[in-house]
Amino acid sequence: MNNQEIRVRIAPSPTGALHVGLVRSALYNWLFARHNNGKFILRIEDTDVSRSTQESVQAIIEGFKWVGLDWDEGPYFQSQRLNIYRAYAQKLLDEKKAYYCYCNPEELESERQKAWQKKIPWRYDRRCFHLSADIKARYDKENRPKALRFLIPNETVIFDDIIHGTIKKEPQDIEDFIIMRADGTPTYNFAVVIDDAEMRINYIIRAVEHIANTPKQILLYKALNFPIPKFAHLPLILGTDKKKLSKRHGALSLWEYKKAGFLPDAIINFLALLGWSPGHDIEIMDRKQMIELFTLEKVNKANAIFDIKKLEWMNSVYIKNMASEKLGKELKPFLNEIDIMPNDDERFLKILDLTKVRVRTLTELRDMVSAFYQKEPTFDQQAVNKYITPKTKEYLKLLQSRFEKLTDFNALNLENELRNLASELNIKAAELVHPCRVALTGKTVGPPLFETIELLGKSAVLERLNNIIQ
RNA sequence: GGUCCCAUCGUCUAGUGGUUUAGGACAUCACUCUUUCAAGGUGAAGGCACGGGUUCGACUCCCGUUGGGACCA
Repeated sequence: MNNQEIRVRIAPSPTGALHVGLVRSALYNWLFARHNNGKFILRIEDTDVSRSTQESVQAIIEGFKWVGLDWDEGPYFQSQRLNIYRAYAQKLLDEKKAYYCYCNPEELESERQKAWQKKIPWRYDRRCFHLSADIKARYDKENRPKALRFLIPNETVIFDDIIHGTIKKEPQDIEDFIIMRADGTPTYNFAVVIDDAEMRINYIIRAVEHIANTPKQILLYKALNFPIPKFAHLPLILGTDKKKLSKRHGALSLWEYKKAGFLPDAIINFLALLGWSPGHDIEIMDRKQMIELFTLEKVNKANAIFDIKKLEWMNSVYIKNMASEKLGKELKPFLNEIDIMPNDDERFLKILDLTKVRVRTLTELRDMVSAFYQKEPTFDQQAVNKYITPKTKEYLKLLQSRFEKLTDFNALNLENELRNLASELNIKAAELVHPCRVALTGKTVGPPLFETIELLGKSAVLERLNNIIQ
């Protein structure tokens, strides 16, 4: 390894939702760049005009920002670089390393299909390479559409993938693939090589689905006299059905995870571990640690299944470890959505302290916190049936009058009052606790009762008890 | 169909020939703590796909089979 600056990139096509597979690839590139003091570059591959959208470009940019993957250069846009591809295409044509193909794409496709059905291998047979000058002139005169094909040199391609080791490909297994379509746009394999070379990308870290393209691309690097970068092909993220994660697997866009109440740090931590492990049983890591520990050599080869249960657990860890001030800021947009605007900072923080340890997502937290801000509790009918009886109503009546007399309405005093009453009535404290919780919160489960009562506040508590007693 | 990639508990993984009765985490179950639910603590169950080699010795190396996956304007 020389001391040349390391330059990596993420090159998404803006053709749909920003999915977690892309975020994971970006993350690994980013970690590698930061670990090596290199540069992380963002390039938008928008040559497929029909499928690219501005919204998708925006989603990528905002998404990377949201999860904290900052880039050093770009975004560059392929659509603004068409002249560059054309110039290189012309160069290959002039050097006879590429040739025009006048074949009809539909015809070729149907030939291919037929061959597959007959179970015989099919590869483009270079028929246009052998066309005479006369015929070519005639076709040009007729204005026949022509694509540009790369003439595969007769050499074995060998490269060392950092993750997968040595990979070898024989020339007869590669067809003369198209580099420029008839409409003048470059194909993926061509544009990507030129962009990476021009942007001096020296490490290409991308998903393993591109491993089959790599020999083609290496041949292009050679034909164009570009230095060949190092390659590292990342394992795929699979759905629970072991198929490549796609739209069919439900929530997969980054925004859906955001909406569901996942924290960027948790998502990043989880994604980092999907295909990589620093060893030593380390799992919860902040970004600094991740950057320090990350190496491509420790990336796995095998594809990984996305397990939302583990993400949920990790998110819960991040929620409970987050300072309540900060957590409050993250939670407020969720509360605002349901028209709750907490402006009682001290109480709000206490509520968070009480609730954050018992949720996995911000939406769960929102539901638990909002209960403190609603006028009426939402009653769980089963809980009511079980705990609100004529007898417990009597108890609650007594309890209410005691609470009413309390001047210092804090958890400690409340607990004393309730326990005293229980022993006077000669019943277990639990026989008061459960009905009281149902009367005040509508539910049998929740944070510890006395803190809950304190945070609900005296007037709300008396009112709620009153409503039940009636 | 061709080419290529992959294979440790249900899931994410540690493991680079002997330190291993294969370690950790999520999920599951039990116990514990406790006013409930969580969190925490303790523990249980659960895995090297299969078959051949190589070797004094294979989860680890090689080959094959099976299974999964990807790519082929």
